[in-house]
Amino acid sequence: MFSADLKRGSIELLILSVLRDRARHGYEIGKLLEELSGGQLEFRVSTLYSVLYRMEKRGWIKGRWVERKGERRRCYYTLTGKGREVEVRQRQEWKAFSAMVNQVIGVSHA
Amino acid sequence: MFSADLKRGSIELLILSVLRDRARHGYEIGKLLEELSGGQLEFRVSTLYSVLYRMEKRGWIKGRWVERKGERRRCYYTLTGKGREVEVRQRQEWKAFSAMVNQVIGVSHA
DNA sequence: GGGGATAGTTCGCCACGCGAAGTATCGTGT
DNA sequence: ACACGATACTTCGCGTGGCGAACTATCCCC
Repeated sequence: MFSADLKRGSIELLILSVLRDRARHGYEIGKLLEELSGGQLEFRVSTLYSVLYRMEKRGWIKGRWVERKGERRRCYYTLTGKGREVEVRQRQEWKAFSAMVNQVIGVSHA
Repeated sequence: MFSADLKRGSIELLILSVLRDRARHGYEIGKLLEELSGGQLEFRVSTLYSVLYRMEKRGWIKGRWVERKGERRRCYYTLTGKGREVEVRQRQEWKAFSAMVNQVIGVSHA
């Protein structure tokens, strides 16, 4: 398990990333992230949903309720145009940031 | 400038890293991090000092006041044994975390 | 029909980066 | 002599946001 502070900086980007290819509902996003990380990454449902609400409020994603017989009700989220822009920007920021941190913690500062 | 949420997860590790080689005072740490990151990384003084106080309270670092004529008073921090352990652990966690994020955001999830 | 997985909601706590304002000392320019 | 900027540190309060806890509800399997 990673620290909350570490996860804080990238949960939005992680969600935006798994929504790039297709619509997914909240529970699915949580399970998928856990699976993609080999079980290393777990988010509480309260965390996950509050992030999704926030992102929808900001216009990055759009939720659509789907109710079918024989299935539980689910809210499927898709990226908006703005969401795609944010995904690109946050991905670039992440790359630059992680490279910078690796640089700073990797070298000797004598 | 990187987002506060992004920085939140690694400021402790960054500080521990620049203290690996020798003792440094707060102001110096701030300037050094800014310099090492090519100006990309800036922390407010209030942020920096509150992190230092927290880390000292946890026993990761130890501050020592130095007052010399012709110089301002400075508090030089050095890593404790525990601090060295934390530095190693956080560095490993960071490596695993950043690799995981790069993995998740880099692949297609179709 | 009981239990576990699925699916989502709401509430309040608390850690922490940050902005703002303050104190104080030193070097430099004019 | 004085102003000004850089240096060096302190304190306070705000807002953000992940998390724990508790809840509702449906579906499948034994």
